Amino acid sequence: MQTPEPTLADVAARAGVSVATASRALTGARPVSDTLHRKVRDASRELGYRRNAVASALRLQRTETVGLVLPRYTTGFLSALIESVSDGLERNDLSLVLRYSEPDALHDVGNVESLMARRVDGIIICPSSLEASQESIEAAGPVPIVQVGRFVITDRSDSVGLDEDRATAMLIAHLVEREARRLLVVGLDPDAPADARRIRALRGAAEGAAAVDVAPFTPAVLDGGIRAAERLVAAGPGALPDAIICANDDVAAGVLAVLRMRGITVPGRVQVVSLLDLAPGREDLTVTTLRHPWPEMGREAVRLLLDAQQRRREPVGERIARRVSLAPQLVPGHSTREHPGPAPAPAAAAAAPAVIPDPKETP
Amino acid sequence: MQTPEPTLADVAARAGVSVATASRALTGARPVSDTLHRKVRDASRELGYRRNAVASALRLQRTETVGLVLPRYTTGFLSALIESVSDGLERNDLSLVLRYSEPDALHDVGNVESLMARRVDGIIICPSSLEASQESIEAAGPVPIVQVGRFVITDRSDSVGLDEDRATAMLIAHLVEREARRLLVVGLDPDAPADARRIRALRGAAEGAAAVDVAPFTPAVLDGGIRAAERLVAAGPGALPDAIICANDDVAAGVLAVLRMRGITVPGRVQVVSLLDLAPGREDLTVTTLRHPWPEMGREAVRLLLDAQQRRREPVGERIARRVSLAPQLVPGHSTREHPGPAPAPAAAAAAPAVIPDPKETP
DNA sequence: CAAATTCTGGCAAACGATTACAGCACCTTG
DNA sequence: CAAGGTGCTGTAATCGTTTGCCAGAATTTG
Repeated sequence: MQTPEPTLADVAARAGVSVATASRALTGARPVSDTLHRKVRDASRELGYRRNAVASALRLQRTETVGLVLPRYTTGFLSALIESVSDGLERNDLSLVLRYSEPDALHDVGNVESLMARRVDGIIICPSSLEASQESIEAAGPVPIVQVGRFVITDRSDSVGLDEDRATAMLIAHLVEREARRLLVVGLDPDAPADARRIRALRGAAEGAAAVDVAPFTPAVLDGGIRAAERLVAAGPGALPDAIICANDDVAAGVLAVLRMRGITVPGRVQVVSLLDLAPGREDLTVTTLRHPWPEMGREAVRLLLDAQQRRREPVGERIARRVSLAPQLVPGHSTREHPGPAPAPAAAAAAPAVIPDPKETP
Repeated sequence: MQTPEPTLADVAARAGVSVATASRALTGARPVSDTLHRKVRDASRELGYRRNAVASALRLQRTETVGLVLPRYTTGFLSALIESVSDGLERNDLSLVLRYSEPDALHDVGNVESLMARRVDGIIICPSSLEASQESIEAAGPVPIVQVGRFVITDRSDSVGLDEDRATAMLIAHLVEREARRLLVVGLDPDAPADARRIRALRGAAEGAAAVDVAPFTPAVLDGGIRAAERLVAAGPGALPDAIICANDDVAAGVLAVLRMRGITVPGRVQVVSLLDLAPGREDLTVTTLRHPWPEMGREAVRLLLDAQQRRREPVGERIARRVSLAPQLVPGHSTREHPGPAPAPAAAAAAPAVIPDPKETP
């Protein structure tokens, strides 16, 4: 059955009409008499005709396709974003073409260029870095592009990002409610602008209620967490903070493993939290973490993109970039105390009481 | 700068040649004199010309595009597959268009149909179910399609899957080496064919060395693990097995949470393993798990697909479906004992000895 | 009944790149 | 110098759809 794919001309011939009529009958671009309409539909079905999206795109100058560019090094925590973007696009009969960038600004630009060559109708990009952001947006030229994620510049294109202030505030509140006064940050690099900003935000949120120290920088991976924790433990019991704030779940896992090995109880002696949930889909309750609202971010990105396409006809000059900030969700795990208030007696820690103490209001 | 995208005709005009020559100079389809070659390249650069992939695809009857169809309900553990497929395709200058299927056979077929309308050059599909598998392969007609994942039928198309026998054997060996004799399976449904097969495989691997019981079925999610574990604990200490085999990491997380709450030590009293790693990228060392080789599976899928494209010219009749089976990797976590052999004295469990006992050879 | 209007369907020209074919210039060789 | 190559370049057809324009039919209106 190596039959060549049937074309509109075949359908028209079978229905005894011209290709023009066949096209109009199938697309409904113009009213067609009822009998012909039926004849064409039947012929189309009988031949198993599928409209050639390529030819259509060429003629219409519209591919019904949106490009999504993501940084590759992410260990999969962006898949929720992919799914929600894909979902939003599908609802609007748009296809998704996906591209990963190596962590390197040029590659980001190259991906945008290549999508442009495919004549996508729009682009959603999670830039690998700030420089990448700038250049890739320019590469998109006239087609709408929206940025989503961490490195976004707000004056060139619409963007969706995290509400970092709310994020840090939530985390600090959670810890302060649980009597943590000495906090230690692990896995953030004070010399990196984005990390520095986050550290400032943490200090700001802790103002007066807790002290925020920063551990000597170790990379934000499992092993970095292990190294930082071992250095900490080696410094003696006095050096232990009340809580450790880790850059992400991997770092937290490393820290937890070391503490466990050294017999330091969590969350009894030290509490541990993570700033970034690496595997949003997974519910393992291990570490208290900030879950980024990836599904919502994807939805918003698609919404902004479609909206931007709507207004392409409008006067160009007055277009103003829109920025959407979303708050993360704090997912409590076993690495912070179950209820606000002072630490329960060590023995009772395993089987926590069912009585819930009044939470301290600390806005 | 709302300039319309330059076309090949513009480039030709600027270089003072015909479009034919311009095309040949840029694609290198046929030799072009050196001076013209340079002139065309320069003109192309000056105008910022980007070849229109749509027009090219129409003419060449080849879109340089591959479709990837995935089941949506997966909580992100397929992202490693996406990345490796994307990587493999990029090396061959192919684009990836991604589609998610709702867990519903028709949707799978619809996605393949829609990819066909886009005239993709090939399809990689992770079918949602066995029925989906059958129909969607037929929908692909003459374009090469390869299946990857769990539900594959082997006689219609090339496929990449897990080596289930090796998988279960590795897991059982790991447990038996660690003195587990009474094993309990949680989260598998004996009435579902695929699960039943897996249970049989476990029993077969345990033959003589351990007994495999199956807990009353609870869904393979966090809450299912919690419910199963509570029922187990309620049955009294005598009912506890030596090891619990969970359907996936979420189930294991639920089981661990309950055991921890009830003061049952892991891995001291009970060991816990998972059959399916839900978040391959993440390294949290919590539960001993089988990690599916998603990156390798993606690579293999791409390889099979490209290879199938190569041989499309060959006689059709003799094409024979190929099946690639890959073994998973056993990732040890804190939920099974660190070293093979009998359980260490409870006090020594925290700081395990650096001496490694001879592993028991149990092939 | 004629004229004006509406409706339907077909012809043919796009969309932008590739390529079979033909043509022209130049070089080699008898 | 002529015949036959060889090597570039240009003309035009082609891929499959959509759609502006036109012609004829059908319907309404004066």
